Amino acid sequence: MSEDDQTTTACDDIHHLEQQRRENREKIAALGLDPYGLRYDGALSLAGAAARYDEAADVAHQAGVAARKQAQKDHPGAAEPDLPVVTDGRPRVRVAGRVVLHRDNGKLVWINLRDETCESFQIAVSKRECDEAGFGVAKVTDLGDIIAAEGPLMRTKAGEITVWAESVRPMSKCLVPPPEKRAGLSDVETRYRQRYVDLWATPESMRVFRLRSELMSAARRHLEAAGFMEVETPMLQAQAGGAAARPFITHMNALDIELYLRIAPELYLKRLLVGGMRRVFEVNRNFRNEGLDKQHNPEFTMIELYEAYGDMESVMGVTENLVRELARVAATAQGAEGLTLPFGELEIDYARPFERVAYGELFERALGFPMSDTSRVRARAEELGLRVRDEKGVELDDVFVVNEVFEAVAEGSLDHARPTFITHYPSKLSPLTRPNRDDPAVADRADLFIGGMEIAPHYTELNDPDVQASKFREQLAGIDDEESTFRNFDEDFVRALKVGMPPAGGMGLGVDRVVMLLCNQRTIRDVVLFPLMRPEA
RNA sequence: GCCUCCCUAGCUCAAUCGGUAGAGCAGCUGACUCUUAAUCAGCGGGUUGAAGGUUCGAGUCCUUCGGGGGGUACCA
Repeated sequence: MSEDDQTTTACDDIHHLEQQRRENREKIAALGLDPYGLRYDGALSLAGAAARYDEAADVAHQAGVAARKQAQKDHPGAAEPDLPVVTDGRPRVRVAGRVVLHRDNGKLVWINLRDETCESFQIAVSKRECDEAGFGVAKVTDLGDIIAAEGPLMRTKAGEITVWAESVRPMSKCLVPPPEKRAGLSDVETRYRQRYVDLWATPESMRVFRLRSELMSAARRHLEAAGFMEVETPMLQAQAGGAAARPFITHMNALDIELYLRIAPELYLKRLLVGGMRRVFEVNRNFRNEGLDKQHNPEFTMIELYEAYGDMESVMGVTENLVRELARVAATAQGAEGLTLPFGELEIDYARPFERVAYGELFERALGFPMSDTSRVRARAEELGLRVRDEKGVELDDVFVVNEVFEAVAEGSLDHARPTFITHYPSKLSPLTRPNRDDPAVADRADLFIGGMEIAPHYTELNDPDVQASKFREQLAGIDDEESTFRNFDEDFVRALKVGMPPAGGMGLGVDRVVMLLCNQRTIRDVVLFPLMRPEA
């Protein structure tokens, strides 16, 4: 088969709408311009351009034009020097963006551009005032093309701030027909798979990701101001520790070893405390080989932090301040009054001090009997159809049954509009957590819940190497299911603790979920730019 | 993993009991120098996610497969 044949065959497969756009691309080239554009210096954001509009200059210019027209009418055939001079003090700007509307009136073409700052910004391209090539470009521009324009800022009769183009330049051709101009892109699969289309075609989507970016930089600023240092620790780990989750496995060729994508940065961050870093945080991507739903993406972002010489309580304060600061940033960005932000049906109040309630207290309040009343707990669990025995049919320990009931009933009974720390978890539920000094049955752990979602667990960290070693051992001994395959005894971590880790508080904030809350998005996929999807067939 | 719903033109959606697949937007041709989802006149556009099956006849009913949504499970 010759090359020509291949080209022909390929073209036959091209959809007629794409073919049409390819022809329009040729028409741009025929004007002597590169459809894929050149560097374009000095282009303002569309919002920035609109802000430059000068009412007085525009009015003065219009008056000048009117006076000149009047003079031409009054003195037909008057020589040029005798006519009033029109002074044009209107600011001239350069703009660029994606074409979202195109109205061709013959010798005057109206085009609306969009960029990340502005949904729609109008330019007018007139055959009389625009350069010839620019007018030609405007005539063959398709929806979705990226173009740039330069000209004075004026306001139309209908009152819309507009660039009256003196030149138009092609920046890039869009060969793919864009979504419907009004209804937009509603197919969620396409929105996630082709985020590049979603971002320009769905202003709400752009808004969310711009806000997410602002929140991340605000979080860094806030933590740095609070004396925390940002660090980066390994994502490829020989042992996946710091959480109980199934890891992703990969292989390193050079060393011929199995490596795991990290499930948590915890054990490395604690090593840094041993080394002498006092307050550290990592904005960390974690990978957990588990199911996906509205609150879980297999890779997700956490802000994990540790404070030497602190404890669970001190870190709860750090978290509360951080979350409140992020709420403030989100409120400002969204023009909200105060610190109450909507999340679905809820109005979540971030201003008031976060609620605190003990696990047992919440249990009793929600169920009407104490969790120590194990017969009633078991009865209720059976009633609710909850898991009371393991896969082999062996009855679960009381505390796990209590927790089943707790998660089914008590967590849901929280006031979701009020950020709440649940404290005093039973030790047995958090086997790796340090038991409370005054009451060893209680773990030094506090979980922040907002909007019905678990947002951030807090711990007073274990720093006794012998206790840590025995907890590793317990974890390995007790279980022989699939999960335990990935649990391991981290010898080096115990060695680090033997060197001596100061007492510390630690916390891991689920960033994606916080962004969901603050951007009022109900699914994690709407706050992750490229959520994991099954590969296209 | 299990349950359930969805997949129709480039996009957003219709199609009654199983009876000739339609509309708006976008596109094409023409008109138009202050439009606003511009307007006006005309035109084209489909392997109904895929493959089987039932039927005289399938977008519609059945089976399998693919992709997606929701729920559920796993998830310190």
